[in-house]
Amino acid sequence: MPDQVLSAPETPKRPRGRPRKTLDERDDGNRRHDLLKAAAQLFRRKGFAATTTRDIAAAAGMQSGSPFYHFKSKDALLFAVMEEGMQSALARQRLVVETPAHRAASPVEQLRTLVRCHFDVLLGPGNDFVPVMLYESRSLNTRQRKQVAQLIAAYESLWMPVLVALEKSGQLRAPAPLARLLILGALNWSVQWFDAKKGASVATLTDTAIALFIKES
Amino acid sequence: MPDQVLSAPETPKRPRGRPRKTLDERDDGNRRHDLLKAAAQLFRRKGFAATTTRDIAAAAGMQSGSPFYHFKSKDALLFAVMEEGMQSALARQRLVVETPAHRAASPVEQLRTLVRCHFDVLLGPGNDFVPVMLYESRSLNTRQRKQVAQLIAAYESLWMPVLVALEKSGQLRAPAPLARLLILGALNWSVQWFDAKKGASVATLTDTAIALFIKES
DNA sequence: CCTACCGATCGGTAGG
DNA sequence: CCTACCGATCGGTAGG
Repeated sequence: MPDQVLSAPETPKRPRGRPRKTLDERDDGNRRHDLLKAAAQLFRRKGFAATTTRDIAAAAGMQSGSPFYHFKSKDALLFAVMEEGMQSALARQRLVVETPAHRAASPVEQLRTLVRCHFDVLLGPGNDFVPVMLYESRSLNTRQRKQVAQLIAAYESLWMPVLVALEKSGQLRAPAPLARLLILGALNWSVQWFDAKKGASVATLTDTAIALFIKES
Repeated sequence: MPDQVLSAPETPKRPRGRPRKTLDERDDGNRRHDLLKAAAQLFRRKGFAATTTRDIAAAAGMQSGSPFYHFKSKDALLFAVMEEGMQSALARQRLVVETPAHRAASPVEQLRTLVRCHFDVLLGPGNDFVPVMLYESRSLNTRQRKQVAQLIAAYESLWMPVLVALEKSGQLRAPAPLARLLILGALNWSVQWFDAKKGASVATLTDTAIALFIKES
């Protein structure tokens, strides 16, 4: 679950039973994160413009004005969702790429790992953050869009060396830059149709995608 | 331009110069279609929920209440945009598929034709209708969604025989149903990044996609 | 974080 | 198709 890689640390052990809110336990960070999670879920299901800040407040168990104690504006909430989504996706990707086994693997297996990681980021349980980024970016202002674009560039940059290697070996029959757009498009679209409860698993989805895109050497 | 295949017929010849609105010339169909075009463009750029009926009215040169003379509600306008988009896409697809040359072609060439046709529908100048359908369906109610789903099913049904043939011949290395989802996803995503003014043309885009997905026999 | 509230905007309508 | 308008909702804020 990539959105836990960087999520706020669990509050430390405390006595069992109903948690009582003492002053030193209040932990605003958790309430803020509750808002983020509620916002991500609603933005994904209904879209940014169709979601009201009242919806989000209610989903987080707050009153209508309270989200603005944590976020300056509805826009800022959207941006925070996307930033958290991309930061955790990046962290997950780095975790997987920096392993010795991955560095030693063939380009095909490296691509398989990237594809699998991407599917996990998109389709894992509770992973609404990145889908929101994929489908609601037009609601950002110019400055926010630029920042998100940087995170996306960092995320996608790890794909290019692998694709270039595959193009050179003849296993990828398309120019790497265009191949990247087409392949990531095929994966990103899975958000629209994937159903965890039926059909293929993420594992077979990954293998199918590799079989479709890659020629044996 | 697929959205002209089924568009309202041009008004017949009339005297040169500034068209005067006489009674028998009023042609409500054209005003209605102006609204549809304006709505499609705005829904695509800003999304359905972020577009106001006043925006649409202004873009069509009307007053704020006038769209409701042509459409019962904002929802009905969205649905009409999607329906027109899919009807014209279907018409274009049929036109291309029913040609004798296409029937005689190899499965690879048949797929190339379908891909090319799909790119044209998505990326052709002024073709905002189908992108709106792809990215705004969640704003439809259940009944509308079902109707749109039927049009999509009709559109996609022409792909399956071709993909099945390619799978059997070993040129497609993935089960046809999953391959269809991945391939159409790759194409549909092009709406997000394609820029007619720079980069690849639709023709090279088509050839690249085929090279990526299909193994030589 | 809640209460109470404001100004602006929005979808939609009556009547012509 | 325009004019004039209404009721509801929404993002956001002051003050505690």
